[in-house]
Amino acid sequence: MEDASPSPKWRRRKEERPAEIIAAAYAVFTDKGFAAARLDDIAARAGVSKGALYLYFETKQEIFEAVVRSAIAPNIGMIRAFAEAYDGPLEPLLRQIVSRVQAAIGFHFGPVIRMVIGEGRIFPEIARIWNDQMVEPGLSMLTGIIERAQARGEVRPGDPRAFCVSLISPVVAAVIIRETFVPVGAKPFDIGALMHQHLDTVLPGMLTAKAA
Amino acid sequence: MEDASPSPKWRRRKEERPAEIIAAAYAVFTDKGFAAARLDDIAARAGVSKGALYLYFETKQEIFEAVVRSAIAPNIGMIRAFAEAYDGPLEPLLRQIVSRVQAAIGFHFGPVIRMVIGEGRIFPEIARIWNDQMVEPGLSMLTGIIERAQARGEVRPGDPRAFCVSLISPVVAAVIIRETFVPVGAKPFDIGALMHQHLDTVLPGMLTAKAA
Amino acid sequence: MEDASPSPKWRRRKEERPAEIIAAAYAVFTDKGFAAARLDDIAARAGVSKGALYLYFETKQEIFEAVVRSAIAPNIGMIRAFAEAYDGPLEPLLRQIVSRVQAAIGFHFGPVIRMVIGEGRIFPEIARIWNDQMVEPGLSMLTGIIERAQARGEVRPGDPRAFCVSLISPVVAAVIIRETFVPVGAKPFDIGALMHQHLDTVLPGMLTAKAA
Amino acid sequence: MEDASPSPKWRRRKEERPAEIIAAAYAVFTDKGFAAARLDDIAARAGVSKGALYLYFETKQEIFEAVVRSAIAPNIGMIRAFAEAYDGPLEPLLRQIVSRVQAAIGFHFGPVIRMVIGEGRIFPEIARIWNDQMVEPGLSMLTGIIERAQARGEVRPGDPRAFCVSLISPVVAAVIIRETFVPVGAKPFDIGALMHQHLDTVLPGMLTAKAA
DNA sequence: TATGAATGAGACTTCATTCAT
DNA sequence: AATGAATGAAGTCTCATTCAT
Repeated sequence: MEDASPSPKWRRRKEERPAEIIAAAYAVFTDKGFAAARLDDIAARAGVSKGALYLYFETKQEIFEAVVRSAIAPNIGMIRAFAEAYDGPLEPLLRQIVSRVQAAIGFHFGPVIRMVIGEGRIFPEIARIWNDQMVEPGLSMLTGIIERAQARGEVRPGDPRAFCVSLISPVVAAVIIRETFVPVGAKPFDIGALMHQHLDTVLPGMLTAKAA
Repeated sequence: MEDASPSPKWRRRKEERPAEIIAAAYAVFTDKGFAAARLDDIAARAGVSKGALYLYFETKQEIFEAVVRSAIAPNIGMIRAFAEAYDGPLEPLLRQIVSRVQAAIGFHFGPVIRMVIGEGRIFPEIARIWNDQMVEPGLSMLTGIIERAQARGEVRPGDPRAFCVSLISPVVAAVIIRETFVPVGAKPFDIGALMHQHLDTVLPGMLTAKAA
Repeated sequence: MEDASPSPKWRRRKEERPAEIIAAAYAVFTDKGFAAARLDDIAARAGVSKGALYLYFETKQEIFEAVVRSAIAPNIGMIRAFAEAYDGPLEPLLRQIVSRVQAAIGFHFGPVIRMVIGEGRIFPEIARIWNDQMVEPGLSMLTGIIERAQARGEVRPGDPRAFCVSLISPVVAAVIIRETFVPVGAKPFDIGALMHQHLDTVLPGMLTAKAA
Repeated sequence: MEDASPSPKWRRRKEERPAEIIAAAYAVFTDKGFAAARLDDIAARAGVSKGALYLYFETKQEIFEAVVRSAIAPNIGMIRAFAEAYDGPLEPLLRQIVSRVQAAIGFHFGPVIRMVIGEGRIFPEIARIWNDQMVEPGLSMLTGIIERAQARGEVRPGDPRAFCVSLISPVVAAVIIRETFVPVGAKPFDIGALMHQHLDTVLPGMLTAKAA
């Protein structure tokens, strides 16, 4: 009977492993930060041996970078889509962008941003990737939309990049508060309501009469 | 007779040591982050032996906390001053507050904020201190000002805390960009100009006609 | 019908595998030494999987021993042939023996000798095999020839084993220099010319007038 | 009473440590070879903690190199002395040189030579050091002596470097046999007697009538 | 027979902390 | 008060060997 269900010690899962490892590493890295994260923990959480990590990644740092990249990939498409945005009325477009950013930040994103900020100094590669793939494209996309709107006379004169920051920065601030200070007692924000009021406050100062 | 001059020209005061160590630790911690910072480096930079650090601090973490606290102290007073702010015209007051925040962030502050965000998860004590002494008091102070202005009819209805975020968050975003992404190639912001335009954009949406 | 031709042009014979593995292992072991040689490399070079090595050998050490043995086999016969040497004139016989030793050292032998010297301490089995199958038989054979010549009055009195060393050792020294020091800049020897002059130098002191 | 002889956990021995570590490392490396030697063993044998090794050496390899160098240092002087040798009768000089080489090989030297041969391929630096500091200077010195003797007509014509090898190589061969094959059952040589007979055999073929 | 994914023990190296001096 | 040599625990990474496929 002992051979009825042999229950092998391990199973070959070449295809799934990397994603499983990244998921485990995401949990450990966001919880502990790069240095304090132990490969033992990542391996255990991924259900593999420590050695197995090295079948798929060369170093701890490479795992870390894979985690950061994994948070980027699903959002690149979103940015592209907006970059080629329709040229309909501006306000609803801006509101939609902001609400998407806010949604993205919801699950996976926030902790990764905290990591990028925290470890970006020691791992400039991480900061560079994030900048090149998220910050820069995002800002360019939004800047482009605003510039075109200015050309059409729907947005007041002014530095378009600064307008971007005026629009988006509350999301950044709210995420930082949520990720860093709420766990130690800060009163949480309702980011949705916050952004709603923010747009009501800021859009009148940005848009011309014509836009309305 | 090599000891002819019994008193060396300039003898280090033990009272000054902690400050010297904190200054050295500030440099190393902001450069490397907590984990990658080595006490050897801190000691060398402070011009003392490694053992001497333990005459003034119990652990590495305690030095780290001292560094973070040292960035708080000089700003607490500023917050207090504004908290008891005069009840003159609102706009200049807000502009002044924003410009002070922005100035504070200039030198010492930015790197420490990055550290707090980066290490706050592993060292909740750090996050708690920063929240209790900076974030919370700052927000309360500003919220108070806005609430009183609303009571006087100078600020439109709306969540005062959300108005705070609308006002202040670009400084936060700009600092993060400066500290994290500019070193890897992001185009720097002129934070002064950014905030100037931001206030021009946001204040019309916040203030009532009466305020003007 | 991609399988139209049922028998591949050339199918590897399992009988050939061990030899292929040994050849690959020879290359890797002589290049890296026992410890630094990786089974991955040996397998790759042999064109088989890592697991396949274990179908033919039990352990890494066993592969290593097979390599060392493989350098012995082809030379045992030569030793035997000389051991039963004709009893013609001594000098040409000695010259021939020396030139054979020198030839043997040419290709396969030198690197293996270096390995035996280098790893013999950790793997006494290796040293023992080499001693029992090469050194001892070789010395015995040569000693026997010299003893018989002494009995005939063709070689001066003296320890026959010492005479062997006097005759053969330059080959050893030259191989060590070639294998160890020439790669880092030592001037190479022409071993043939060296041995020629050596025999001219040493034989007069060994042989009696009668031998000539 | 417990404080009567406190018997401290450790003692400061900055000066002596490196030599102690090298001595311990010599024993372990010559016993096990580079790869199989464990820093744990070296530290234990040196009576220090593993971490202490790193106060004096940067890496395992550096310790290894220090061991090799430590075998060189005391012999460089000897080589120099002979290089500036008196120009008295040749034979006693050569006999003295050979006997010195043989003596040097006695204690410390033999095992190190085996290591250099064994590990020289992976650590070319080791081979280079040994070649540049021992082999090359030694050969040059001896070659010089022989060339001058040839100029005086005391040594027959012939490649002086080949004469060196004829003279010295039995020492090399004997050491290899002693270090590698005697431990597994080879009959040991009396190196002194061997060299005595060797010189009697080889010198007649080297020296001219005039030299005698 | 053959593969190569997976294991797991073990080694080097680092560094906060201690303690003899 | 001050030093810096010494400790020792811990973590990353390697690789011979095993075993599911």
